[in-house]
Amino acid sequence: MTAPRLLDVAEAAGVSRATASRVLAGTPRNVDPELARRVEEAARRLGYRTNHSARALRTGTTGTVGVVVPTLANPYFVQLADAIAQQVRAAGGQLVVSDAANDTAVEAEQIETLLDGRVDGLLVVPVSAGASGPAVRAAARRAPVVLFDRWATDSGTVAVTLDNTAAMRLLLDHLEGLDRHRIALVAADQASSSGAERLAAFTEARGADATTVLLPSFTTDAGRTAGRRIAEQHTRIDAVVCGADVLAVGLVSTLQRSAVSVPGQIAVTGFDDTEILELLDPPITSIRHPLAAMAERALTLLQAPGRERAERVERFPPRLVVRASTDG
Amino acid sequence: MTAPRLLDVAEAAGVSRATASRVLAGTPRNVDPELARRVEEAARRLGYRTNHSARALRTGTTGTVGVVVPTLANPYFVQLADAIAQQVRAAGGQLVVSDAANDTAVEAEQIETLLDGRVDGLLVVPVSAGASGPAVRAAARRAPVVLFDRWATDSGTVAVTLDNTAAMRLLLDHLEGLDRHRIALVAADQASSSGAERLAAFTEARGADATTVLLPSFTTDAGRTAGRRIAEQHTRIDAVVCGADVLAVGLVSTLQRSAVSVPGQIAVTGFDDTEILELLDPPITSIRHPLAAMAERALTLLQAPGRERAERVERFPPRLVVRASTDG
DNA sequence: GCTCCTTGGGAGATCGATCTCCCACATGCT
DNA sequence: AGCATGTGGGAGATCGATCTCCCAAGGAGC
Repeated sequence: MTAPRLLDVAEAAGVSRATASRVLAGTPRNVDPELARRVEEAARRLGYRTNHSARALRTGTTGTVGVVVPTLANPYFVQLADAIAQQVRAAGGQLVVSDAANDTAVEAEQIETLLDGRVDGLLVVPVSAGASGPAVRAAARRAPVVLFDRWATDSGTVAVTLDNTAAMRLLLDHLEGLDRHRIALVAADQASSSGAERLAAFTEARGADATTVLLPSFTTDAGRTAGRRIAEQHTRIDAVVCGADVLAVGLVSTLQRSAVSVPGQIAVTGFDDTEILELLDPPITSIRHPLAAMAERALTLLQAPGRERAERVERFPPRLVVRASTDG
Repeated sequence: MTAPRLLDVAEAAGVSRATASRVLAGTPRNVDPELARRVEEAARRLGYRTNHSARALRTGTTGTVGVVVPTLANPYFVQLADAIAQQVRAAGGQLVVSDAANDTAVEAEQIETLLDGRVDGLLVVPVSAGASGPAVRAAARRAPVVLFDRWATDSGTVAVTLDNTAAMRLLLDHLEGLDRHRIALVAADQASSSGAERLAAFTEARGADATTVLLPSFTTDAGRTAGRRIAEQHTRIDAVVCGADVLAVGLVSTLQRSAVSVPGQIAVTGFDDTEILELLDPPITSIRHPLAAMAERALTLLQAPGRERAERVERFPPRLVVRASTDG
């Protein structure tokens, strides 16, 4: 009743363990087709499954990649993790996801746990641009690490991110093309590199005195707070760019309750193109990240020699997805 | 530069590998305190981390638990996975989450992958009560498996679930206490055991001719469709029980757009108490699952001897969380 | 003072797959 | 014919931690 081992397969097929391994692991395949057939047949018949612990011990690789995200409460990060999982699985690996609870201390702990555990490499979406660096730097001494979607200063590590500046430009150009010129920004979490970049790009384009509502966190509730503030001054504003979809959702629902029409009086855009945009009428214009391409690139870097992961930021082009919230 | 091994620690501490292992792994701890101190000191100084592949190979256990959920697009399952992760981590383990894309074929594949890979045990939230059984049964021959939140017929395996009948009773009693008697059900996914149980409990309590809107899937979009249908006949209805929060969210937003007031004209309840309930005004009354207790129980069963996992359903008590959508 | 236990600790075997030699045989060339 | 070259395949070492003996030293009991 005990699980069959490679040895059992080899004996059943009348070959040595080495040959059985060559066939089943697919290493330099110089094996007589007839023997290969016999090995495969025996493996199937016995229901053989390779013991990953043994393989990992011998080869020193586990086929597992870890990713630490700021929080799974934001559906964007669920989507992001899912995109990575697709790529990892396509390559025959497995993904382990950890939640940092938006806290750099928890983040550092999760990183350590994953490294202790059994990952070949680690992707990190750092909680904070300023404070996540050291933990990442320490991790990178133990295993390949690539930052994803956000960067962190002093991390010593490459980051694969969205070009947030270009994204902001896309949104502003789109709104201005619709003849909306009194544009406000609703943003949160300037601790993250993406939040900071989006804010900076907005200020750069619209001037420092443009209306800006900064919130403590990327949540729908924060979006609601912003909605109340915007509603108060809605006659001076005809468009709102939100730094995240979750903000836009709360904002739109509050505006509508305050009898401010979207997009009639105020056009609204989100950021990240998560599925929750479908929650409300009207659907919300947003920015889509090329997550599949970003994930592919990040995984490539993870397997590349260390010097290719030198600290820098690689930016991927955003795509504007126009919906009724700006187009009505 | 190569990572220190147990042997290195043992030599640095002047003891044998066996003793070092006894100290660091915490096995039958009959070790001289002085030696133990030296081992721990050496381990710290060298930055020793135990090689989990080697341990797994020797002991035959990985300390990893897997969970397969129907879809991560529904935030309820994200919360559920998170609750399990908490418990697993508290026990010093790691959780691997897989998404079955609401498809029993994908589900079967994910189960196999997880088992091949490196899990000691598996929790499954089966996609379908009728069709997920065989894959679960097959899995249970290879490793301990416990169903979670839903059951599946012919799975041969214990399920740790919510008492959906009691939950439905809580909701109906609550609504009737508020003098709402013309209650409709909006539900989806009768393929899942939870969906089927909720529908059955509703029909049992309200009679077969009560208004029931059945939808093809548990999504917000489906909720919107339901909203349109309910709005058409809103004079004959004064309350709607939704079989899932995501449905309630779509429903409420559509009712409001149709100028049907919630809860003024129609009270609405959700199911699962996910955080998206905060998305809309008013916040929505819902049913909270005791996820922590359920997760703890499921993990206990996973480690128990096989006979304790005989096919049956264990039901946990729901809690009614009253919010403004039924209380305005 | 002697035997019998108890208890701490070490030597070596072990988990299962892969990898490194190295051998045997066949093929091609002078 | 004799030698170099190439190719398939096996024996045994190896990855690192744990577990199973078994031995030695110290204490208890007579």
